[in-house]
Amino acid sequence: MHIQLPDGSARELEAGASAADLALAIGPGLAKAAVAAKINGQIRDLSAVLNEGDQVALLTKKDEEALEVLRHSAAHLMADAILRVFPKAELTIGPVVEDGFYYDIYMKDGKITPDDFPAIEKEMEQIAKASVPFQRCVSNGNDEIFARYRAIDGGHNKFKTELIAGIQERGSELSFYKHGDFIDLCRGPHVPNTGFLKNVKLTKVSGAYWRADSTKEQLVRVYGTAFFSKEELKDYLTQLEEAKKRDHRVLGEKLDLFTFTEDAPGFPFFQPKGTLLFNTLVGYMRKQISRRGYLEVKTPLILSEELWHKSGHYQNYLENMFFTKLKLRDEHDPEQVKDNVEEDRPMAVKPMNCPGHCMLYKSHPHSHNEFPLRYSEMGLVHRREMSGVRHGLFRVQAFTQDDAHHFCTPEQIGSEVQMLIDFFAEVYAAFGLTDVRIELSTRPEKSIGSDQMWETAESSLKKALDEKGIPYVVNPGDGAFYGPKIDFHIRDVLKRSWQCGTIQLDFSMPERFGLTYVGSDGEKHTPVMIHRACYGSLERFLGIIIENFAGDFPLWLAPEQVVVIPVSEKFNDYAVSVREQLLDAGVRAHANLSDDRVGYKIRDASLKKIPYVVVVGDKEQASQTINVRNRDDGQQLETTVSEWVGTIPLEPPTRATAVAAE
RNA sequence: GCCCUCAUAGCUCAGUCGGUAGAGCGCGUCCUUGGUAAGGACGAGGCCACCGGUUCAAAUCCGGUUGAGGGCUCCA
Repeated sequence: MHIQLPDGSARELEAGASAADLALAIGPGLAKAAVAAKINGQIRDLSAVLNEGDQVALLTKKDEEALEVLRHSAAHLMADAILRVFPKAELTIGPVVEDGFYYDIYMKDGKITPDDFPAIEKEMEQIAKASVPFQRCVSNGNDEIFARYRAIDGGHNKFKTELIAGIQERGSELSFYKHGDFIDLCRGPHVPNTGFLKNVKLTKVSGAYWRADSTKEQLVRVYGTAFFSKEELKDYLTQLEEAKKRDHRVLGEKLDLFTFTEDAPGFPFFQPKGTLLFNTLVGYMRKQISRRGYLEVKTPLILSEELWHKSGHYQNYLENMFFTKLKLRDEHDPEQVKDNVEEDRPMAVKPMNCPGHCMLYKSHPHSHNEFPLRYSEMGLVHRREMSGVRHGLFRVQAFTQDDAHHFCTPEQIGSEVQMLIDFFAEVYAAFGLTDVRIELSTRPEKSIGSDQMWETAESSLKKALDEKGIPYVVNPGDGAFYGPKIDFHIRDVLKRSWQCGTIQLDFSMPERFGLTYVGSDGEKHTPVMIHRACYGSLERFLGIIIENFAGDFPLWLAPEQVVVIPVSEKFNDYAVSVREQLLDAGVRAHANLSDDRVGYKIRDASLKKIPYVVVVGDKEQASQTINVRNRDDGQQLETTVSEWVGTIPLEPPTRATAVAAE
């Protein structure tokens, strides 16, 4: 039998030989190192039997794909161990995820907590030590292997029943993997034996719903990770520790950027430095939008409830909106307060800016000659979030959107969307954000508008993306209730993905609000509305860049750019005058006149991640110069204020410099 | 909303068997006046998140509430 290898060479094997036999034929070293095989592009067990002409690549621990196989096997190992510790547990599914694997387990009465990890890990260790082989078996759903599979966790596991029914409905094969006495429904592949699974660690436990449906049973999800070597496992764990130090909540505290209080959960309070940073983001965006012909507007925070009925938000997001309630003192007893029902016209705090922009649009007649008309607003919106979803600056209950609405003709959609894609790319590049994932989300179940409208909207977004030739993924059913959207997702330091930018097409709100424009034909038409935000939420974006820069902001973003340190009290006056010169040159500078020593002040500036330290003493005062110390490399430079400020990058990167830096 | 974990000084954290609190950093005052990552002394800070229970006695044990952390679900 003729087998093709990846390097172009071929091997002759006897009929019926497996991938493991191939490895052995190539060499004993490879036979030992092989984890799985890629046969004609498909990852299979090493025990898989080969056929004439197969293309075979043997996977060893160096291959990314082999790590997934290892982790999948580790999930089986963990399920086995959990059944040993908790005989009443019922198994469901256990897939591989980005950094490891998990297994969802139904615990009828009882729970699994991190306190149970040592016991489970001990069982896992023992099974790994025994080096039991993983064996694949196929069942007809009514044989011994099937019976043993059902029996392993009590025989009445309804989740297994559901899984099997699903597989049989699809007409797929029922395949199982067994190691020792443990059997699990599984497509495979797996490592040859449990001996590969010595570097496994349980990481966390959480709740999850069966079939990801919150109306269904709550399962216990136990997470773990696995590596081929002890070192890799250790490296991963230290990496995780390092990542936690970059967490924007940790840095927000350390760098004194923002804070939270129990009295306002999910409502960030920005400290002076955080406010500076926030305002720098706003300033940068204002430049971007004015260059692109946007018109900045301001609309009220509170609008009548009626308006939200009209927009459709009330029906769709009632639970997530804040409403006002007027109060009244009792005439005779001022201590008694009751709701002022008579005069209370129901009002709601805006969760979005679009109805406000529609009101502005409506206040004038419009012509196609004004189009595309782009209203923008740094709009503060409030959204009541379910408990358990708030997360630092990433998920708050009040946030500022760099929001805008483009009113245009249907013909202008393509060019508007393409302009936006370029626009957003430029902004993300300016902040050094390279890992941006683009998603196209289509019509959800809960939606308004006609089929035809949705079809047109979805295809025009898709067309714009395709014409740009940028990679994206489609998220079926994930669109807004009024239209499909393109989302820009950025990952945090713990690799969690957050939506930042968004471009949403909307044919229905203009209609609901009766918006019109006069076309070239002299007739009235309904405009198309494009909702868009680039940062998305200023708060969230701020969190993202804090983590991206690990708090070491580039000069133009740094809330404190320079601290001036006199060598001793004698030079305080000179330090103050240097600071003033810097302020005049547009540099955010402070002078540290405390009686601490220079070394201490340098350390302090360094911990605050201030980009430059200027030290002045006898020498500098005499020659009217400054000594500049760079945060990044500690290099010192003897210069004058006027000369130095011309050389430092006080301005954000432009399109050209951002592209060059990439 | 759901599952698990957690809550002690501004911050990071100790606090043993239940006997009403401790460190470092920071902060204040004083001494020190110094050349590139921590000079020294003294001092002020706590209703141990909140509400209830058990107990002679609760930071400590038990319930609940609120908030936070990790996930799930959700995210216009």
